[in-house]
Amino acid sequence: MAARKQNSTYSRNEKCIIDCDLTFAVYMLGGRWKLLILDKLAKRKMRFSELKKEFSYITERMLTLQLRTMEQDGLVKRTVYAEVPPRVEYELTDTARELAPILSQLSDWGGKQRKIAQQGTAV
Amino acid sequence: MAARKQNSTYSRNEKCIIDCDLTFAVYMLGGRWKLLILDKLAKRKMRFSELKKEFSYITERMLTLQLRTMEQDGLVKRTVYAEVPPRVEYELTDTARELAPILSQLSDWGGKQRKIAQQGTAV
DNA sequence: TGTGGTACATACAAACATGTAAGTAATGGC
DNA sequence: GCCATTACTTACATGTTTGTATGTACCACA
Repeated sequence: MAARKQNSTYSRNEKCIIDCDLTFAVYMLGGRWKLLILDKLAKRKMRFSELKKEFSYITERMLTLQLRTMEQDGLVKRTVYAEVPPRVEYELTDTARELAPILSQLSDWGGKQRKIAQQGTAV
Repeated sequence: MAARKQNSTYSRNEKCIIDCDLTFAVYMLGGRWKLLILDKLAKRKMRFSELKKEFSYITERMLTLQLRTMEQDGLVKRTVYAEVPPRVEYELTDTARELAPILSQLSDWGGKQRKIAQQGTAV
């Protein structure tokens, strides 16, 4: 759900694909770090720097980008406190919290699949 | 879930991210056409050419690619009939069918979100 | 005056995903 | 022999996502 060029078939296809509610939903969750962020924020409100510490490999740029699109998509709420040094807190919206039970099922399914896939590779 | 170069941070991050069952699941569904294909095949077994007709904008290449990774991921089963011209049928695996109820919930959620997003844009 | 911390922003580069165009094998029907 | 059909494959081009490196504003504190 980032900005796209309005160009040729690539975007045209995207528009028609996004008409599918399911695809729309999965695209909203599809960023590399979004689900992990969702999971952390499900437990509690967190500051930018706290999130950064949680995912030792994420860069500040990526964290910013993912949080921004999640904010635009109505998944997280961003609160800026006018202090110095700055303090910014992120928390899930109600919308995102509605997802929790669904994602939990999907996670169970994913876990099962992953085990199967690993067995396959092991043999 | 395609082949990747084993390179630098990009892959390293992927490996640690994929450790999350939920991320694993969403990555499996993340291809542009996969959910639409899943939806069609949920109704009935279909031939390659039938699928192509269903999605007027998909190219043969993309359809092939998406079906291949779905097959590798255990979402679809591919049956080749040794005829000329060739006939190939695709159907969902049990694994994929287990997803149906979960995806249906996710689709409902997506529909709701999409309406909200559109209202936002309209104003 | 200089340093430190927070939460970013910007320019650039690499890797990946998707799309375009053209070609292939096999064989039945003309 | 030639063409049509089906389900692909290959080489190439375009677009998007992720990562690297560096810079910025703000002000308290030393």
